[in-house]
Amino acid sequence: MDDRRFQKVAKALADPRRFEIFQKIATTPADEMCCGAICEEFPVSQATVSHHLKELTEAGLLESRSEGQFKYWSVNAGTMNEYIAELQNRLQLPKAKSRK
Amino acid sequence: MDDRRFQKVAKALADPRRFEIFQKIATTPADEMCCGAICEEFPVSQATVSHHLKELTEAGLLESRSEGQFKYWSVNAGTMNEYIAELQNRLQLPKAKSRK
DNA sequence: AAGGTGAATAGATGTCCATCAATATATCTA
DNA sequence: TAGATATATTGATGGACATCTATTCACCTT
Repeated sequence: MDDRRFQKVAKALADPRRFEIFQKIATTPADEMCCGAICEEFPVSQATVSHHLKELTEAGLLESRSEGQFKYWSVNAGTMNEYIAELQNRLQLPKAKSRK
Repeated sequence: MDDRRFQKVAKALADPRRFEIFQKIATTPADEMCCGAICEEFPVSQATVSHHLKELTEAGLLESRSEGQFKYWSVNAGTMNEYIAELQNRLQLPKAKSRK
């Protein structure tokens, strides 16, 4: 993972509302959500949600598929795993036992 | 890890210069660095370095010990591991194979 | 074709914060 | 005690960005 991507992911995760949106998509049973459904979950405008989805996508954390008028967003888990691995590598963290 | 701490860590890692400083401390052979030594590594003022050290400390990512005029900073690896575990938990990431 | 709905974009605004120079504080040394 | 060195703090500033409203774009339905 190159520097630019690494920093984009870090920034994308750093805004509280944006992380909440990401987490909501990550944990929704259907594994994907459309913009409208996300808007219902948070007290922010549709424009703001759309902006956050764009940032998360540019960071490689989200993917989308279009279906008619709708656009469905889902998590790209690979990027998150790469980011975590990159953190561990760059900081030379001894591999920690995973906690339950 | 509570929400406040989680967000503080995310923000602390999101600034490129601040992460570089953190990484430098994390990977220095002596496991600790003083402010002056860090200043020599980066083209920023001593005030800025001191500011970043404060932010990283408030996030729980750094610890320090004083020795005379000097203050030595080192990484609190526990916080980083907790942060990573928290990411995996909150996003329900399937445990990925660790890469070499 | 026309109206309706979902999402993206444009432009404006207020806030946060990285950065700096200057100063203060603390410790050491002569 | 006086100067020197190391770090912290203060106050100011410029830029980044989260957020909004308004508008545009895309697709659907009748």
